[in-house]
Amino acid sequence: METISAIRGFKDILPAEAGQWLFVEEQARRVFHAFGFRDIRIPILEKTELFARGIGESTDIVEKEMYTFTDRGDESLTLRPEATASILRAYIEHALYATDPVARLYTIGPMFRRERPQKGRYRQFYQIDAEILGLDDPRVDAELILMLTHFLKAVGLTNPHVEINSLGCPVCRPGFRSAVVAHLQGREEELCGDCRRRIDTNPLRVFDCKIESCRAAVEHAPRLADFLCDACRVHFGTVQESLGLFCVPFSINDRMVRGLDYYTRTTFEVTTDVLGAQNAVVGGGRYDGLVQQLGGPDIPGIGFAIGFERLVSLMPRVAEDFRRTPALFIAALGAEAQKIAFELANRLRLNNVEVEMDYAGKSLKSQMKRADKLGCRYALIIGDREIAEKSGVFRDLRNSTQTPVGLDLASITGKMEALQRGVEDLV
RNA sequence: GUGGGUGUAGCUCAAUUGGUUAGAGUGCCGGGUUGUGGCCCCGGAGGUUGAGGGUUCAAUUCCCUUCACUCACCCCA
Repeated sequence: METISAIRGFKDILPAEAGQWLFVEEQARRVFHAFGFRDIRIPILEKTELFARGIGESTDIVEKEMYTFTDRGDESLTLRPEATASILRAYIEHALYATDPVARLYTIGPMFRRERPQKGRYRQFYQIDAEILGLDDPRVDAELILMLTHFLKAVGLTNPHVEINSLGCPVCRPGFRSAVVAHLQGREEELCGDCRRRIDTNPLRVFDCKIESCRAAVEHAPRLADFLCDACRVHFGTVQESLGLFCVPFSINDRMVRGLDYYTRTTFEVTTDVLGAQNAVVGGGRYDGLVQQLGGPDIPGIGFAIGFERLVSLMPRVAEDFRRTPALFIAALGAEAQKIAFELANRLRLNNVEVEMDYAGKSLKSQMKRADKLGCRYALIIGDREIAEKSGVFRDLRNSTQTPVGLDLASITGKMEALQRGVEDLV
């Protein structure tokens, strides 16, 4: 039979790696819960129109990177490229704003992009996503960033650095935008094809272009900071003050415009000293008009998305550090011992003790080998002698010492606990 | 979507100008110890050399096609 492999750009997270992933998720949930966030589970498939409207028609995501297909009902569906649009859809659809004016929501799960896979960039990738809806207070922006950096430190990132910017609001951004367009229109021949097109579609994106001539062309372009209206200026100031209160290290990057259309006011990215400044682990920002744009009431929002794989790759503790090892291996010799081992192993498991045993009737040597390979701290050896004496051999594989132990749950768990406390057993 | 690189054992890799039974390390299984792991020693299993076609007396090696993986570009939610 021909074997079947995973499809292009999709990848298995095997147990050897999954322990590290679990750790990251646990830390996220712990920290986020403390900050009042609640888990929300949203579908991974949505109507294409949701993303077209939510993310912006002229973004690269919507233009060419979405995992879109037509289902049998002739409806265009898309595997979600990000979580924000889906969360807002659910928020609006269930009128969560009617229950509580403030919603803090997070979700952890797979996102999809239809790109050619490369290093660390698969078609299915994972994000940790958090959104706050119903608050436009700038202190909330700072609070969200504080939570984010706190989480990043919890998983061991040494030097998370936050870059922030303000993109203005519908009052002041149009002025900036037209100033940028005016600036660019005089320099069209210096721009690459994409950027020339962007003048009409998404002029601010030109700031993100890596091509040298484009960078030069925007070198003396108008500065966003000079166009912010009073309200936005005050807002941005309070964000900075609030971050300072908790000594969150940040810098202002007024060229950071982010790839999505919906952002307003505060935007931010997190980089680390491991990757250099060009690769962000987290991107986020405020999107005060988005809920309304998706057909909901005029409710402000702010959120971020953490790239899971990238975060994992930046952690100082590697996958091996999160290996799960059974606490006890039960080695049995002979049919009678196997019976006892089987019952003991599963009764211990029912009591939440991680136990492994051999079912194949292998030699004691090979069972001990396996116990060692699995990283078991203790082994319980049961053979005819032990059955006759009603007392098993309890071996500490780390110290290579062994003592007798009763063949009952209480004796075994008591022995393990005593040894873990470092108490020498008296028997 | 564009360009480069690579496909040989579960994994990491060898194999002379094309040459006869395709090797090593590691992992796996077993033995060296009548019932004791790690270190060491010995043995064993495990391959359609990605697939298909071509050239040749002979192809892992050369050519073509295809698929996969991979790196980079583009872009990055």
